[in-house]
Amino acid sequence: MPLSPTNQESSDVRIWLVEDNSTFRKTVAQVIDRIDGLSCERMFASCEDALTAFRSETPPRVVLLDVGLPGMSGIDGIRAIKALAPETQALILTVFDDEEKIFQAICAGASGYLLKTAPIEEITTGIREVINGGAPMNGRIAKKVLAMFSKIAPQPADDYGLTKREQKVLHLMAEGLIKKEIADRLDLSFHTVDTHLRNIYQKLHVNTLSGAVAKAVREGLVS
Amino acid sequence: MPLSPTNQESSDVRIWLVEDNSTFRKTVAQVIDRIDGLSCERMFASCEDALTAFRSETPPRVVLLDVGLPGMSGIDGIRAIKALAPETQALILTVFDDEEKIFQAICAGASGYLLKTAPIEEITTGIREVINGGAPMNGRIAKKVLAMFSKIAPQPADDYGLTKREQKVLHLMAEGLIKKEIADRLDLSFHTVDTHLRNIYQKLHVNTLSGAVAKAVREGLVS
DNA sequence: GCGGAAATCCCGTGATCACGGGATAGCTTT
DNA sequence: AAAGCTATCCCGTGATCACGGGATTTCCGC
Repeated sequence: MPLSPTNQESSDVRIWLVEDNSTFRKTVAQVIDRIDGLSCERMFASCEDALTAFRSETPPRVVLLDVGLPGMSGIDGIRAIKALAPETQALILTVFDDEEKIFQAICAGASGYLLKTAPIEEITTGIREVINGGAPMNGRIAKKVLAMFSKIAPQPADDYGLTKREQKVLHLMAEGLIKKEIADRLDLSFHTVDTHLRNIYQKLHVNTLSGAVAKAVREGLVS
Repeated sequence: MPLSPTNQESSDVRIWLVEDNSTFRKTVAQVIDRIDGLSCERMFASCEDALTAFRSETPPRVVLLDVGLPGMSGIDGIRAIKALAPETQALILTVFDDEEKIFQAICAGASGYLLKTAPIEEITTGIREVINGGAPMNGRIAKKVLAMFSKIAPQPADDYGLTKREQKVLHLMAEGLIKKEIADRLDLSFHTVDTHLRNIYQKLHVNTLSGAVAKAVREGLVS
């Protein structure tokens, strides 16, 4: 396919903005437009309006979203936008800095999280960062992200001294196989599997299959 | 306890540095010292040396750690340092940018992740950031952190249309109780529990208790 | 090379499970 | 009011499990 330079009216990076407060919206747009190489092409007061544009026009490189919007929230907005235009980088721009919002935004696919309370330059440098493949975050936000991360991280994962064979048996148990099926799968006798399972019970301090499987899955002893 | 101004030879923020490459170590130290308000007080070529100091001296506000150190790795170093001095902020300073290293560092308690390949100013601004409660990260690193985050995030959690009672039964099953115990606990007949369990099997498309429990725990259907 | 742990196999019994059937009562939805 | 879902209860049977016992081989460390 040949390049079509006629289509390139401007080499500016196209930015869209979704923000219900008209004053703030205009301010941000002005700041963006003043930056060389950036153009705040479109503005919306709601996610619904923005999504309509996403469906009919060429998606921008970056979209800035407020979280506290009337109607569809910015979080759900990101999800919808990412579904329509996966290449578009979504940047959260909000006053909320609670873990829940941050968490949801990231999981929805946000490429960064900026605070309205921060100096306005943080927005422009943030946009530059995200264009360069980064993930701009306010310092406090970044700190919280790291904290959340280490909190939900897998525990040291005590393996209870399970042997390789026992781990394999436990793994297949967690797949829902019954002893006989496991025996067949591992080319063993039923009795062997039975013995392994007994040793597993002893090591995990449980006395039912369901208990062992639950413990195994919960503590990541099985993939 | 009275303040002891005699102890305050300098109001500079004390920084320690752990880096085995002597050239790079000296360069970083110089850059830090040149910054107003920062003082690279001590340098170490290994975590072991650093830990000795951590045990006998007043811990610094910030410690910069290489990852690829001889002997104890920077990752394990962070863990050890955090155990000795939880208040000390640990900053990773390395050439590695693979997800595994980043993941481990964060889980070990790192307050930031800087790349040696980045401009040297990023180190000094990073130190400032971490002192101000932030979590400095190289852009690419931050991007990877967000990506990892949304990857390990809990799925939408399809509840398979389980009724309240079925959920309760499933939950107790995941605790390792047997049918009769569940019946007693919920003040039901064994037969009722049995029926519920059958319906659960049908809804989860499994035919063993272990399979149901594994699915439940894996997909977060039970706490 | 000897002891111990791991892995393998076997028997038997009573408990538990899976699942076929069937039933009643209450509550919502239509 | 009939239909549908949920929750509850019951019976019986064959499969499966839990666990008591005992056994052999292989391999690793001391």
